[in-house]
Amino acid sequence: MDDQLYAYHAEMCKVFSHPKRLELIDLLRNNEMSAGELGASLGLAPANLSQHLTMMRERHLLVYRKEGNMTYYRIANPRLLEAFDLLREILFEQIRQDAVLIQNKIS
Amino acid sequence: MDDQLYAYHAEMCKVFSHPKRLELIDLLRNNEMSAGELGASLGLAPANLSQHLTMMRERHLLVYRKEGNMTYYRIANPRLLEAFDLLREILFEQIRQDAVLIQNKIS
DNA sequence: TGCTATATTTAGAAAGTTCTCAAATACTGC
DNA sequence: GCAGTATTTGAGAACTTTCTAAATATAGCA
Repeated sequence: MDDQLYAYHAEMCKVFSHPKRLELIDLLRNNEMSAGELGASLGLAPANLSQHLTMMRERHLLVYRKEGNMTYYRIANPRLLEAFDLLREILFEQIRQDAVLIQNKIS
Repeated sequence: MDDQLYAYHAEMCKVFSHPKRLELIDLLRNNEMSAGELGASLGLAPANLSQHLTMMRERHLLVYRKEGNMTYYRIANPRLLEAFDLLREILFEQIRQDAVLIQNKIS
């Protein structure tokens, strides 16, 4: 049934529902980065970051390559960034609208 | 800081991270519907549905109007459906790719 | 008024997610 | 092989989300 599809769709969207994972996607916008670089930029403990990376990999939103000691991550599908940007655009529209409503209440 | 923006962005995305809320958005694609109609279609208990509706309202993704006994809900911003469809499209691409990988392993 | 239908709120239990710490793995250069 | 760096894994505590059941609110109608 369709239930399965909504379930997968929701699983994918969970990736977007944590601020540090969004910031991580933003960091990988144009470059690949190693786990260490990501951890330093995001201010996350290595173990915690690794857990975020693992779940994003499992959902096929990130891919990685190993080089020596290090693991380099990048965005699996550039359309992910389109979705990221569209959602952020919707958020900005809301913020603008809320600002207008507040203005009207004041004046 | 930007932290606040990522936090709001994540809050909005949480709406997409539950299968029944996705199904609900899909139901409201072209029509408004009452809480009762939504509950029947989704197979959710009234209280539970009402909680989902409340959080979607609070995040400004749904709006409602009251008519007599009933509350009618609709999508606040049609771009929400663009985002929904784009995310689903990314999911389909993944599923297609996974299918190819599995084919290659078998043959 | 009292009754029914619709919807919401509240409180608590159940389920799920996130974080921390310690331990394990895996590769590099000596 | 050993020490050092990078990353991952596993277990448990802390926190958040989701669900259920009971209580409350409101409209329409005899």
